[in-house]
Amino acid sequence: MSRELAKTYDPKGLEDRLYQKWLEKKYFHAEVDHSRTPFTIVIPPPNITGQLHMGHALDNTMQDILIRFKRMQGYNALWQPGTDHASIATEVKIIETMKAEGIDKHDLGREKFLERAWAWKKEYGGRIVSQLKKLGSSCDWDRERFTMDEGCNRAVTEVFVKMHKKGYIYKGARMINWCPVCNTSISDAEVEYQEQAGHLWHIKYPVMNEDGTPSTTEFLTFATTRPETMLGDTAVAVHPEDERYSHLIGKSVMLPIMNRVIPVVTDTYVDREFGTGVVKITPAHDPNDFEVGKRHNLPVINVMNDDATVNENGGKYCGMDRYAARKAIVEELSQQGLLVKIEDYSHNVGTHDRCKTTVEPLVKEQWFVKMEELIKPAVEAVKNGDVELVPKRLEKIYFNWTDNIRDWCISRQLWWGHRIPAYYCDQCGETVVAAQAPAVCPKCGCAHFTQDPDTLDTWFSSALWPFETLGWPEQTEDLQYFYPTDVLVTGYDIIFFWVIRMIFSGYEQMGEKPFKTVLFHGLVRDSQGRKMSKSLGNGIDPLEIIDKYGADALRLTLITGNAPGNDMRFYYERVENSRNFANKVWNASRFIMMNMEGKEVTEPEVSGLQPVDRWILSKLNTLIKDVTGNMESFELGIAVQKVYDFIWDEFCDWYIEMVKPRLYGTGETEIDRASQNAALWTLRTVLIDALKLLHPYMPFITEEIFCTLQSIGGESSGEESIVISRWPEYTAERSYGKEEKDIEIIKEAVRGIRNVRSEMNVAPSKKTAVVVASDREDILATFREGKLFFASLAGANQVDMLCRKEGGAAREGSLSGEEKELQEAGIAKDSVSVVIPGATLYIPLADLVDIEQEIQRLEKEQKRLEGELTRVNGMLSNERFMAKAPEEKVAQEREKLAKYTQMMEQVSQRLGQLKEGRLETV
RNA sequence: GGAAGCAUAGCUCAGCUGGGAUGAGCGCUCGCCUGACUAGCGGGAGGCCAAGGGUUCGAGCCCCUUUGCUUCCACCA
Repeated sequence: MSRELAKTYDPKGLEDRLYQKWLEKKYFHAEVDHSRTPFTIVIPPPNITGQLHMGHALDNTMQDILIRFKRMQGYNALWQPGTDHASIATEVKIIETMKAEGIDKHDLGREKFLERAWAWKKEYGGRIVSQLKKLGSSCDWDRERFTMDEGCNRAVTEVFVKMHKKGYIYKGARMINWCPVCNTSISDAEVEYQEQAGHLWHIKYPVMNEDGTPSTTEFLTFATTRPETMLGDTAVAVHPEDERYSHLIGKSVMLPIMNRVIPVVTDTYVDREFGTGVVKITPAHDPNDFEVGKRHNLPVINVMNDDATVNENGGKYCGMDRYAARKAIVEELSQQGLLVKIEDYSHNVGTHDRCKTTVEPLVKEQWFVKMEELIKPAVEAVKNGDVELVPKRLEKIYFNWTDNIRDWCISRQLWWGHRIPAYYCDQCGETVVAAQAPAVCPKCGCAHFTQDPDTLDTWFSSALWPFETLGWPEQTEDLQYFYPTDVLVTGYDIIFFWVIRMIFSGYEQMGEKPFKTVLFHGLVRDSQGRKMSKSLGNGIDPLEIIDKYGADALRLTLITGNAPGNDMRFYYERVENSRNFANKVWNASRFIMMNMEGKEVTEPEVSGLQPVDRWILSKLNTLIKDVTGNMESFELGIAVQKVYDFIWDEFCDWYIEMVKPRLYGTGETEIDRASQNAALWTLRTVLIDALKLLHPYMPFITEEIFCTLQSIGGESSGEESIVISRWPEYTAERSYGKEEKDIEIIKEAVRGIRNVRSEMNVAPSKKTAVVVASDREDILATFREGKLFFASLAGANQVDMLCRKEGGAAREGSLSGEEKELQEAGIAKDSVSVVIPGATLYIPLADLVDIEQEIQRLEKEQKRLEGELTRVNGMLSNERFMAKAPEEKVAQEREKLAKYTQMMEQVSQRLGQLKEGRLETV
């Protein structure tokens, strides 16, 4: 079946059609196969509430590039997909929609609420998946998982029970971060500190007299940013060596409003330099105060309800919101004359990263993961390179967190999530942690239990993702074969939430790292460098971009012009450029196929290839080597940039143009036909390999062209899809150094000619021609000497080619129509012939360059060469350099020296001639 | 208070372990509808690589200092 490409590139329809085909053919499906090496990536599971945003697009593009690359290289490539239940994010969303209907979560009840949640999951969980497909993600969808599916539930329970048994999970009353809006505890990682303008209230408490009455003259003054917490004060602290207060040690002060007598304690935690050197201690509402309280056995008085209103411990302020209470308390203190002053003060306030509410530090009973032991292998792994972070500098951030690790609060007062497998005896209160509710209480024999109402932090299950998705806790074949995974691709913003937790979980549960490399990317920002956010309304919807420009264009845009781990800005202009590139590829392919139509293209002997053919093949060969190398070291942007340059610049702008005359030839003679065949074969060969190199980045367009190409021009490679085609390999035989150099000289010459022509503003006339010498060496010498700079190339971009014999007589049968025309037009007699096998330039002798200009140019060149020679000579005559530089390098430099010396001679000679007024014409 | 990153063409950014800045895209400018492509072709202008020191035969790249911007971490009331 021979198909034709549409006249213009239009990604619409095409992309969906091809993706459908890939799914049907099961190209993305991976099975255990011990004859092949696995390559595994697990997807960072997107939230079921999520809509595809630019961050996802970037993240998944990178993964897809890697997995497609490895698949083509012959690895058994598995990209394991799935979604995350995202407990708090989802629960908040559902509550919002319920609110719109006037329904309250607690009125509905847990069971009904969960029903709604599952319905939500069913409705929206698939949305993000279909969006990932739009992007071209080659995930093995047959293996799609969900963090709350049966297998993951089992994994979570298993881990919880196991770690509890080991003492790594415990329940305890500790200082936690409480979100009064979401009504749940949150972990340290979820607290975001924000600089906020506030006040520093200077307050004084009366010192107690010996007789038990508060003094009216002696006070202890201190400053606080949160006066309302005074309701829970249980001490006042000073530094033990602070002489200003040494006489008060052991005494007490009267807590106003509450009329409670509290002690003055000493603690080195107090900074003598700050404020008055006195701190009020509220163990229940400040992490530091909590620690101080523990050291001094102070009572912990919680004065706050879960919704951040004052509770019954707050006396008359009971029921008041924390901020209202603050105002009222300041007012009352002021009336009592205990308010010294109010200062403006800017300080960091902890907020909940999801709802931005100011978190309330509270002492509560929660479940925790003890981190001290667990974190050790995770630290060691990164230190010894077992797990590699790319870019490396992120290790610092990693270690900063691990070095200061604190126990992980994992219980959440939410309903949507994995319920904690802890059961409390209704009778004696005994706690049993087990996969299932026990039949009878081991302590009192009671048969009635109540399960802990709390659920687990959503990251608890995500931490198990790399192995739970492969079947753990079962010892499946998949697990043994695909684990540990190879690369994890993610943003640096979730290094604490996820990456670290996966690493220690992998070592703890599997005894093995979860992945070998973590490839980080940055944030996608808007064109002004701002974070894309809903509130700013500056988000760019990737789906809109895909709709307008195609997924290929979006992918290319996201992957180029950016170094690993750096943030990037998103510009529409860059997407347009990517789309234009796609169009370029499309049209070049169309051109090639047009010329191949109806012809049997056969592989020529190497000798049948012309120098330009060998040149582009050699260039391609180098490209294959470079691109493969870059991709293997995760330099994705650099790799594709090289492919881009090769296709657009070398292949389209040079090779195709150089080869056109051969294609347009009549094909009357054997020589012409052979030449044409060689050109066509080269065109097709280079195109196919270039498409393959491009495929991981632009899967759709490359597949479409690849498949069409298979049906045209005779022999096909037998590969049915580029998705599963073989990645091109570098072969030493296809490296043609000589041709590369020769063609570069010709290119340089042509550029020079165009340059001159443009500067002289020569009227375009594509029929003008000049030929300068008679054989290959001669013409190359001519180019090297720069003689061609004395003429300009008429015609536009084409570098036309003819073959001529020495003395200007055309080789039999090789005169093209154009050349005949030239002769007839009498142009040839004003020209000199050049033969470059495969290339002839037409240069009108009439267009001579200004000699002064040429002298200037040469002088500049001379100066440049002088500089070069100094540099190279400096290196080669340097003992230290010669001692430690690799041989290859030295050889390279020697070569340069020879080249520059030769060039220098020529330039000097030429310059001398010009200055003497010789050689104005060729 | 710690730590990291950035500072290269008008704009946004690449430049891998130190060895010629023919850097990329966009923009600007001049000329072209050349038988694939105006989503195109050809030419051009535009950079003392933030400042100052140092190491080196040689520094955009390594070291130190300074300035400006960004980000992360941290319990200073």
